[in-house]
Amino acid sequence: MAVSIAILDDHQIVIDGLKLLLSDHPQFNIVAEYNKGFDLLEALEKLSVDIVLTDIMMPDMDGYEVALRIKKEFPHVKVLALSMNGEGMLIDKMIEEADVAGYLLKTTDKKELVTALESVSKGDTYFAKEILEELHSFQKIKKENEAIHLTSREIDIIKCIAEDLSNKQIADKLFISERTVETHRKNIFRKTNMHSAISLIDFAKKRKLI
Amino acid sequence: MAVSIAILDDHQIVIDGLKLLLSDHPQFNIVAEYNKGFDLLEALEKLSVDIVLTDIMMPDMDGYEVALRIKKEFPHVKVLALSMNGEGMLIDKMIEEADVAGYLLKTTDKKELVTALESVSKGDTYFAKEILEELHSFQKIKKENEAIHLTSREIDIIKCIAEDLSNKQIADKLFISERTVETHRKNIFRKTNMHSAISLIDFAKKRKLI
DNA sequence: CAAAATATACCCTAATCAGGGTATTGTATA
DNA sequence: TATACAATACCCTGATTAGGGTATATTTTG
Repeated sequence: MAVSIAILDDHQIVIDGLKLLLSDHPQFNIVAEYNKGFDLLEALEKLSVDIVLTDIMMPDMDGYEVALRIKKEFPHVKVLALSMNGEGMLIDKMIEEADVAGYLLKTTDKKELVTALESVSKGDTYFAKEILEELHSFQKIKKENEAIHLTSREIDIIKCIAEDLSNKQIADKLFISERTVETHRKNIFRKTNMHSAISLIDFAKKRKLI
Repeated sequence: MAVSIAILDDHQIVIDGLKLLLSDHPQFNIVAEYNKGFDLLEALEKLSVDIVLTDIMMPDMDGYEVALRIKKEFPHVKVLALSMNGEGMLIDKMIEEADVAGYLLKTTDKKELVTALESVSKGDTYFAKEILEELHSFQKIKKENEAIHLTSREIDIIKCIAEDLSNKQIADKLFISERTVETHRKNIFRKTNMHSAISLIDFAKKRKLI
């Protein structure tokens, strides 16, 4: 009883690499390969697939969207994500929202790939060490963000500051008084412990608020 | 007379993909594969290699440094770069300084890879369309930068502004008067046609001045 | 419903800075 | 050796803003 695998990656080279890595593992049967998320989703209608091995960063439809739609439309299909870089927010979304069964980096080797596929096919999960570390540090930042607790209005103001609008321009844009903008600014600086627009923008970018 | 190829990429999957792509092309003989630039350079001492097929973005020693050292130490070895993204400045440096014989994106296919290898082995060059486009737009920016002609002192000042230093702090850091900093700021704003520190930093980042 | 949080608004002050000058010294370079 | 450019420095003004208050209406939440 071989495990049926479909591969999705916009880079054909990576697909070929995966095929070569798995070529001497007859228990894993690569039944299909796609370069576009849309093609994979269409094919899943007809194809019997146990595991989708998918890239994350792709043009048109990214791995997150693909994983979400697989979860919704083909809930029995398990997703093993395979990403170049471990970008925290994406990992978090993939795991918390799209419920992927595993996550590997492309720096992986045959041993880890096989281990991950075995885990996932058994119904377990497999997450690479680096992924868990990145997830951990992202969730730490997320918690810190929640602790600082900027209101959505304050984030609006931060976005305007990042767009280099003056208090007056922000007031006009949001239909509020310049005094109100000043108050929001004050509260933002107090909460974030920043002391200038430039450091605030740095802070917001690092914390992925904007 | 087969062409001897060495592959360098920190992602084993990519190496395997390349091997699979070239497996039915006996005129290309993959004689070695490495995950670290250092290992490749060491091996080139003893190995007879016609073409090095190398990734660019790698930890420890990047493809640019590898290409430079190949040019210097093994000038008869041709380099074909293979990169995930076409980052302008890197492409420019790889072509202008490290004299690579070709440049492909990892989105390439078998046909293009073979074409590129054939060109390079004949002593010609091969650059992917996207690479040439990226190079072109980078060189356009580079020319624009040269036209704006910020002096190195002005770029120092821009870096300080990006670090969110006040005029007084910049003056102290660079051992000049606050008046001088003001003058530099003025000249920078005039030359770049910007009107605030935030827009200036945006500008400088886009233009890769900082 | 009462308490807490949020968004709104106003006042004041000192610091900073954009933008306008002018000028001197040293260093390329034509 | 002129000429241009770069780096330095000073002066002034008006606009903006960080940072310190206080206050009120509305919305969320316990």
